Amino acid sequence: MQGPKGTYDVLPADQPLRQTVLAEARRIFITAGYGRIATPTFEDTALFERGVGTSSDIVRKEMYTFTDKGGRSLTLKPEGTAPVVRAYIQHGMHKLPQPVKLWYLERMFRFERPQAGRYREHYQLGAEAIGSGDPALDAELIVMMSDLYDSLGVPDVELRLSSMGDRQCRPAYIEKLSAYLKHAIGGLCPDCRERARLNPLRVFDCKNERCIAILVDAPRLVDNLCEACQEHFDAVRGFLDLLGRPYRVDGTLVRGFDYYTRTTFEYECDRLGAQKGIGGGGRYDNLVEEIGGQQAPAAGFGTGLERIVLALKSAGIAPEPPGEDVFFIILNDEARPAALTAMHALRRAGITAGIDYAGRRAKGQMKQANRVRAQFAVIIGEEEIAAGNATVKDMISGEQEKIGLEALVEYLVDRV
RNA sequence: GUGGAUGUAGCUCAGCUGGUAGAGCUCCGGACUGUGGAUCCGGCGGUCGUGGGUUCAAAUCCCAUCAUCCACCCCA
Repeated sequence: MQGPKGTYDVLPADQPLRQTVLAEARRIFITAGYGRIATPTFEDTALFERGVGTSSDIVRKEMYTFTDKGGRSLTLKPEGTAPVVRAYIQHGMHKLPQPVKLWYLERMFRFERPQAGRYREHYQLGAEAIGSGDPALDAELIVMMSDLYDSLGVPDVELRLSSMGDRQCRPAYIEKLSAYLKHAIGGLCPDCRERARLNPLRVFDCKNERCIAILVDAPRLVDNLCEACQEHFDAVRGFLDLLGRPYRVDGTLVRGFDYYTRTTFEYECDRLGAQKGIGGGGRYDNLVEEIGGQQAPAAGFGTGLERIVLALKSAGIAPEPPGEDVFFIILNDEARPAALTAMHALRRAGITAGIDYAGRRAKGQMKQANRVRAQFAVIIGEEEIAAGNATVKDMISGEQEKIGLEALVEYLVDRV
């Protein structure tokens, strides 16, 4: 037996790195005033069809959709934003002081072929700020991400920034791009011809050199923004400059969801194999309305836990797992009651303590104490029982001294 | 969904042109009758992914299948 394709187990040895990432993320979300939200693992399929958009690949071919016994069509969530927006609407959060700032750590599900840094079930850390169109909010989200990567030491991270325009300027631009593509269609790869028809912006994702060459001269959305979008974009850039966060304006940046408007951004890291994206997001000023709420501008981001972990591993970052404070070594059966009593008393006092359950000899028990990286080994044998004490060995210096059994817990609590 | 690579002990892998399996690490033990991290020695541990086929004989050759990894589409 093995786990389903594209899933993985998080083993104890994997925890120190993961916990480091989660603790940093939590700290950054909290200091920025974001409150945690948890949404269901599955939602009505219609939520994603309306939110993410039926033209997106995620909705077209990557959703885990099933029918429950009540005949409802449900879907394991493939992304985090639509569920958060649904919760915002459902709980009347538009009546709270705006913007409402939320963060989450959730499992996401997408039916894709697994690959380096890509799973069918993965974890995303994300934040959404709903109810404000202020460009400084876009900058806040972008800065939170860079703070996270910086504080963790994620190597070689680069920020790409663009704007998707809005209902005002995007349609006109798409027409302009389509005209250009129609003109150049003969030189494009089959994939791009398909893209030109379905979702012209996607041609900028193509890795084919001939396509890239043709697209060098294609019109870019960032160069065709309406006045309001241009102003917003300039303001976001101004804030990033003010805060000293480097970025590269990249008119070829296209994100996978249909709901983005104005600002979009993506952090890339070279250490992840072919999947360079480590996190991304943007503004989605129409989504709340599209899902059925009152119009409310909003922005957010998501970042992949597995990809952060992969990048950190590539940089050799490996936090030490916590060791035990005390390990008991008993040399005969008579010593067990005293050792067990002391061990449980220590645990109640908050000290990490362990004992052998594998019937090892004295030497094996010492090895075990060493393996769990115990600070102290407490040895109890015939001599100690007779004298009513225990031998406490400092595992680093190797020094040992006898301590009366009744004073043992206090002695260790003081020293650990 | 498409393409490529790989599947031998818990882990990392060796096993040439077919003769029914080996190393290192880990684990347990011994050298050191009650004391760890070094060294040496020993032991535990495998239906060689699975199912067929060829052959006197298959981990090795052939076919199928499953799984893993990498890449594409797309995405965190």
